[in-house]
Amino acid sequence: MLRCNNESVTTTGPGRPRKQQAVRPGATARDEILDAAAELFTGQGFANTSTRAIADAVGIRQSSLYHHFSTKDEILGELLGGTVSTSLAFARAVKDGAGEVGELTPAARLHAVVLFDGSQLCTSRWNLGVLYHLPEARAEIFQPFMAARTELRTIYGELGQELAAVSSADAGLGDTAFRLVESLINLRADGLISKDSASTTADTVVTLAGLREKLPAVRAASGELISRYGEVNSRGQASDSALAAKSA
Amino acid sequence: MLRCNNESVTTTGPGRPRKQQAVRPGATARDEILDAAAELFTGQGFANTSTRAIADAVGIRQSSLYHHFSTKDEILGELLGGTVSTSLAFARAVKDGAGEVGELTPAARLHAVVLFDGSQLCTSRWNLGVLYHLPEARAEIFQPFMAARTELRTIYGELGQELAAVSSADAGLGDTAFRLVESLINLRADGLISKDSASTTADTVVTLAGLREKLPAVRAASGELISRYGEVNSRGQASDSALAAKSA
DNA sequence: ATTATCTATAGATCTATAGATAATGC
DNA sequence: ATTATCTATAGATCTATAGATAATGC
Repeated sequence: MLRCNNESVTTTGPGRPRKQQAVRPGATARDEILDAAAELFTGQGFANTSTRAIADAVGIRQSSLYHHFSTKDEILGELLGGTVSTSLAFARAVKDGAGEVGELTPAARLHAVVLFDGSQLCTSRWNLGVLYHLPEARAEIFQPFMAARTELRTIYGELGQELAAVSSADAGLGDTAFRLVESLINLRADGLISKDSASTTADTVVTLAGLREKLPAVRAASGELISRYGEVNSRGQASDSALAAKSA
Repeated sequence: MLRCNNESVTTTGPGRPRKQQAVRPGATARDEILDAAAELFTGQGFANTSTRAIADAVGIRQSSLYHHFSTKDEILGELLGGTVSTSLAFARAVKDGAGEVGELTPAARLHAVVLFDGSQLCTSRWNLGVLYHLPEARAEIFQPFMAARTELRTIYGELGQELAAVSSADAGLGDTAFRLVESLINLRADGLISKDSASTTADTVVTLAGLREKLPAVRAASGELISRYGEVNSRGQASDSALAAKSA
């Protein structure tokens, strides 16, 4: 396993030192800014968060932000991009993966995607899913991000149809699953997430397909898929969620 | 049926006349402002909508808004208040109503509430449900509104437990139903609402309870409840939705 | 020389208030 | 007199830029 250098770097590096010392997690100033922005954007919205507030939360001056990002929009874009990519990569892998688990494969696939995606939404450091709902996210500039989200929705739909073909579910199952997963964002915003919200959501989808009594087997096959496709990713962000999902 | 005077009043009334003539629906200037604000707040968010933009959409000067509302927050409060109240009133009526339909009553009750509430969200002139997701709605001032929404969620939970007691559903059915209904807001924001989104959502909930084969009877009993409790309301706003729901 | 910070500020908002004006109706 | 609009503006932001300053590393 690749291991990136994470031990708190107190060697100051080039550039003028900060007056105030930072308390934010993050290897680089850029990461600190993204973390602060994530907290503030998800908590108060984009338009209500001034660049000054972000800078204060990081411990730098407002104008210093512009050394790392050229506009406030760019910060939001960075955060938006990070959210879907992991789940989309997993969903693609599951969809394209060879199906060898047998009769329950379609159920296990949808279960796995719901569980993985749902766990991401429930356990990420900040409730980044709410960024989808920000009116600013609809802007033209964020089109690539929205397209990724649409692709994820499409995969849900396809997996749902696969499953409907071999169960009592109707063809809209995948869309319903997508809706249920997204509603985890609202639950979390309302402080109503419990440890197993993601896994009960995945189970609900299986119930909808009329496969409730086969749930143990489906869960097992789903866990198999998650450990197969859910480990590797671009920034190591998902691995934790994947592990959490497996232990649940 | 009480009939309020709605024919377009061109008799100018007291007060200085507007320079620009309004094209906004609404009996009074106040209603025009609320309609414009609803469009703009749901489309671009609260913080991104200036009082000037609202005034422009109405055809008055920015400062003239303050003759009708003392702050911008007050406009949002008015809109928020209007959204839940109708569905909450219906849900209360259904919950407290005498159960005479027989064995399927619990299923019909939950079905009716989902269908009524969902139809409201799908067919209202503007997608007012997105106001829930605005970060500004979490402010202290809007506590009464959020409490109403919490009460509605609680009734969903209770109806779900009623139903779970006489079906194969688990105790969380009501919460799942609430989540599915709220996801209609997102569907609508993404332009994915179809004519029967609300009714298929209600059917999905019945399926989750394992009563899929009894769906026709449940639908009939649900329609009965809607025509009994869904007609009368404070401002006539729901009647249309109730009718739409019945015809579906 | 390069990098990352700083101070200072221009220019563009945006909300809410003060007070004038033009209608109606008693 | 009352009502609903208007003009004008104060005071508070907020984003992004210009240019100075203090560290590192070649």
